[in-house]
Amino acid sequence: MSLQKNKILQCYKILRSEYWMPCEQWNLWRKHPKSVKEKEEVIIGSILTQQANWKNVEKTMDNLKNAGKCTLAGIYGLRGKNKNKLAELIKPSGFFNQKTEYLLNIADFFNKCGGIRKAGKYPLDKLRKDLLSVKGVGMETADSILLYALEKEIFVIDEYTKRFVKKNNLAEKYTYNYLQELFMESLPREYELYQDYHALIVVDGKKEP
DNA sequence: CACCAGGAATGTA
DNA sequence: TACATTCATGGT
Repeated sequence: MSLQKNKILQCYKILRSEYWMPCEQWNLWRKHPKSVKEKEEVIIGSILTQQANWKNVEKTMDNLKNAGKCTLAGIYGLRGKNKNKLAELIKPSGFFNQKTEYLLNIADFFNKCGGIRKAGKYPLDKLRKDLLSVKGVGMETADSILLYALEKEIFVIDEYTKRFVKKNNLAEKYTYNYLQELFMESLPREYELYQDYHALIVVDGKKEP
């Protein structure tokens, strides 16, 4: 088992040397530390990227910024009768009706927490559980928010990660929780490292099948 | 006109 | 608990 852990760390080093340049478009997500505004943008982005390609997500982010609504408070202000306006703004990233609800759910959630700063002070396991109870937030989105926005030490598992693990023969099981534990036990508990590794896996995964 | 895109929710064994 | 199926849209 410790053999596989070493491989996981080795694979990171290889990726990092292979992609020594900062990966474009992951600049904001991998940036640290982030301002509150930037963190909120990442939270919003984590919902918008669900089943959407990044180009279209960027169009949506631009729409929101130009409208001055690329903040949780901005989103929250578009609840109720203004919902259709939010839907219109996020249209380029697809599934806009569904994502409108999801964004409002998230905005409402952090609102009830008293903002992302206070939310960040919750015990990590409780915060994760609470996030997962928000409709529209599954494990991947919850962990993306925790890792990239709230800068918590938690590894994100997605399809790219699973493919990466298979391709490099890093495990036999490919369930979310198993892989998450495996990565976290194999690496130093540093959110910067987790961010960088996951971003590299995605960048690498997009290059070839 | 298919098929993809940086999932989630729901159903089933 | 762990897979399998369904859902929901713009872009290419």
